Amino acid sequence: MYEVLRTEGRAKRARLKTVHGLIETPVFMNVGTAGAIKGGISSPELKGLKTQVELCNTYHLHVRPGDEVVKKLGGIRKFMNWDGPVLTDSGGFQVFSLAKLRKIKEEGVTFHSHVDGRKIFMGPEESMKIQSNLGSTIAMAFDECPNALAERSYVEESVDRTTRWLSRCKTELKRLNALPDAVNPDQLLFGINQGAVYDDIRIRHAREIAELDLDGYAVGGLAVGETHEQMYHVLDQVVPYLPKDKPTYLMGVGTPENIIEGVYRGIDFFDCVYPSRNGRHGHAYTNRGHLNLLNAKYELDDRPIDPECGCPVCRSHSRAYIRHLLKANEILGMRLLVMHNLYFYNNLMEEIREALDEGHFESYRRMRLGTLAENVGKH
RNA sequence: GGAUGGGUUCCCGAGUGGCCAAAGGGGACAGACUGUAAAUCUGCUGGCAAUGCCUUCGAAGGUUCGAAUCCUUCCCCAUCCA
Repeated sequence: MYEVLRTEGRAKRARLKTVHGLIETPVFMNVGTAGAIKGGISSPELKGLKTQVELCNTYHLHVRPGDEVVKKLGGIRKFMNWDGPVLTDSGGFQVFSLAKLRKIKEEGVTFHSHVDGRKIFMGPEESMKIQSNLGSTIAMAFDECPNALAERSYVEESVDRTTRWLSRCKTELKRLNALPDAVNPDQLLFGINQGAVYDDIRIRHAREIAELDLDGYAVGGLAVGETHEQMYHVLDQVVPYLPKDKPTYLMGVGTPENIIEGVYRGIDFFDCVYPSRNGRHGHAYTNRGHLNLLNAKYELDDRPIDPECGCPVCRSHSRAYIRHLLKANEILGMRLLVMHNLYFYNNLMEEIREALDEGHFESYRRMRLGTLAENVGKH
């Protein structure tokens, strides 16, 4: 299933064999929350952008169109026409981001749907049921993601509950996978480590969940208000306590720098809304930092977004043209920029894998952090 | 030629004696965004040596302690009548 091919320090070059295909890691999963990459990129188009895994969301697909609907249409992969692996997030993050619309209890969480306001109850069993109906390759445990700055006593309480929820997730998914009509009877389950920025809580939690022998382990609750230094510190502390023979996943992270630093600290899987959301908002990522194409200085700039980039967008269109499209509110502007950004992220991961394959990740890391710091957009 | 309604800061548009450098949109400019309630949100948009001063509400005069607001003349625009 999971095979580590090579290591350099804590950094790992590995692969995860799934029923939906091989995942070469380190990998960046492309976020398509509601079954689509925002910005208007279709599944077939992702093939040309070096995408390996798509990420979808349990809560959002449950609210609309409904996981039963997706199941009737053959599962999320068939629905989206994506034949590669899909990871579904559990809805746990929505417990955090929809804070004003929910109530947390031992059994689970009551949300008010952001779409129509109706009450939705979601606990570990409900989340597993939905993810089972979606038939993703990897299901995420239903957790609570406390604010990074939450008080210690609250974090302890929350983490303990997340552990109990995790056991329930494991039991329930095992049961669902065994049902004759399971969309994906081989659905994997990743657990999620929490503990905010409290090292001892993080480590204790990591040890507890490691005993459950899950298919993979995520570090959650980071990049939610703490500093980069705090985030890296947590990874330094907690990753050694996660099982070495299982993939690790740093949820929701992050910037290209964050990802390089994450790989350096032993992370295999990443995901982040940055390439798509920031792309929609005019930000283009390049090897020499990011630039805001909405800025007036690009009005007459006929260079590609990144002269060093080999993506379909950089081979065909100028900064000035894409800036114009964005200004004119043409969908194509967002589309092109999101495509470029996804390619950039996916390509960055490919470079990282190659560096690990060749045993020079450390020099690659230093070189790339250096070029990213050039910050072209500021000049 | 006559009647009526208008001309407001980049644009649209509110304001009919002091609380007006002038509401509200739009645009422009800039910033934010990390398991996506996000094609969203925030700031800013006359000048300056700036707890104040100067310039600005079609133009020029005038009334008033004080005018985008009142009066006179002129210029333009729209609609209608000849």
